[in-house]
Amino acid sequence: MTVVRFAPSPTGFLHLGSARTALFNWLYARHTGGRFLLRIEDTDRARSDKKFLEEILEDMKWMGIDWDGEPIYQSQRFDVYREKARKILEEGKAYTEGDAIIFRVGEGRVIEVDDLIHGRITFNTDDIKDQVMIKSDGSPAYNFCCVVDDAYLNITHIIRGDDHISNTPKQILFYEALGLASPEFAHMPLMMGPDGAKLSKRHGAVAVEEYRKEGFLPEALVNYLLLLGWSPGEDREIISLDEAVKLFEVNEMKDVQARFDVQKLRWFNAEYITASDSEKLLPLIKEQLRSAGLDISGVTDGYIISILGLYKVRIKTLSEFPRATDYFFRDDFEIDEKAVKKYLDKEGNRRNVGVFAGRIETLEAFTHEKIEKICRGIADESDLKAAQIIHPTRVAISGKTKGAGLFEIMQILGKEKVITRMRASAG
RNA sequence: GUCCCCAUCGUCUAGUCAGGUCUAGGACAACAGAUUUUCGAUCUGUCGACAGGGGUUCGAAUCCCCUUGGGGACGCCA
Repeated sequence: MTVVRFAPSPTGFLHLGSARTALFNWLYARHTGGRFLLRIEDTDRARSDKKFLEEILEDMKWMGIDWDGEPIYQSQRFDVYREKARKILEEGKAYTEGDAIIFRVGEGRVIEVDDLIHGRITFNTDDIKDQVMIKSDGSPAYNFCCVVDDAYLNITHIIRGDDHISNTPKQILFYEALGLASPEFAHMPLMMGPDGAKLSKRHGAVAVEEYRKEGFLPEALVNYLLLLGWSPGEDREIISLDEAVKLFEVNEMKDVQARFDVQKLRWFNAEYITASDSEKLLPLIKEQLRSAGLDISGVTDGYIISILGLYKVRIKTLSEFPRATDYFFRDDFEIDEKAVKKYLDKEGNRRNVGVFAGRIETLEAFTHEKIEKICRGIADESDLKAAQIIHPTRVAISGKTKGAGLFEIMQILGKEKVITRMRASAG
């Protein structure tokens, strides 16, 4: 059975790159019906924090990545590492330097790895220094405890980033010293920033958490990450996790680095937002509204949902919603002064708004169809273009030049508010 | 510096393993037009790539070599 693992170290948030590694490991496990394990690499006691771990696990769950069994913690296995190292020392394959135990690498040996993604990779031990197994303070060195644990967990496939390629021969040497067979290796090319350099904070957000807060849907993030290094074929772009589980094969992964492109991520997000039920989006949108400082205590879910119906198609992230719809939630909404100049302060336009307000006041059923009929009627009678009424009215009630269809907006906002705002601008 | 990985439109990619069906397909972005009460969405279209040089072959984006370019690793970090 296939057994893979994801081994985060809880010294910070979940990086997009790590999330991608976790995702592909998970995908492979689920595809093969194997197991996906978690190992917490907290050997650096000083920098490790439970807070980070909790956040990492939560982000994984958010993305739809679950794991099998309980995670194991390296900090609880120091005795095992020391014992294994001591054994290797006793066999004469290592030496001590102070309290440290160091593995003797030797010279002139060629080590070949048949990487599942890259194919054969060859190393020479001449290029590898002796390796620390146990540090002077008694804690294990990464490459050593990694091997001890992967063997302990019966890991069959190690799927990780290209930055670990050079660790591979060192680890293979440890497998040999321990009398164990090496697992399969699959090194996936790293995800780079837009400029081709290592993806870091200077490129913008790199934490899964930040994207979540920005209002990216997990399906969108996952779908985007999926297509960075792998392709389901047939020019398919939108693919669900379930479908990906069926189709994914590690050896189909590209051996070329890919650059992270927010634009495309945003496109995916817009696609998923548009396709989502407004009811499903509701709690997320409420969160966005609240954190934008809008008071939504007085409005119903139905009210927000109907606004969502209008704006879902025109936002790329959920965080764009409050900015676009502030006028639905407050009367002191932001007013675009240029829009006022351009539409309201035009010859006769304020009067048009006033006339329009007067006519709809008598309306019993305040529906967008009825409102539109009246608007067009006024335009016909007065030999105006409907736009000469529509644009200034939009500015009057929303303070903006852009937004959803005016008549739908008016219907949702309600007669009272609409007329108050129109009169205020009618002059 | 040494070792390793990689090289198709600006970006993600299909095609590369099994060379001809590729005057290189799709998507994002950009631009233009259509539609529309604005924005957006949508539809249509435009721009746009096999890094360079040698081979091998009847034939190379696909195989080999070199150059160039990018990336990674060389920690008692993980």
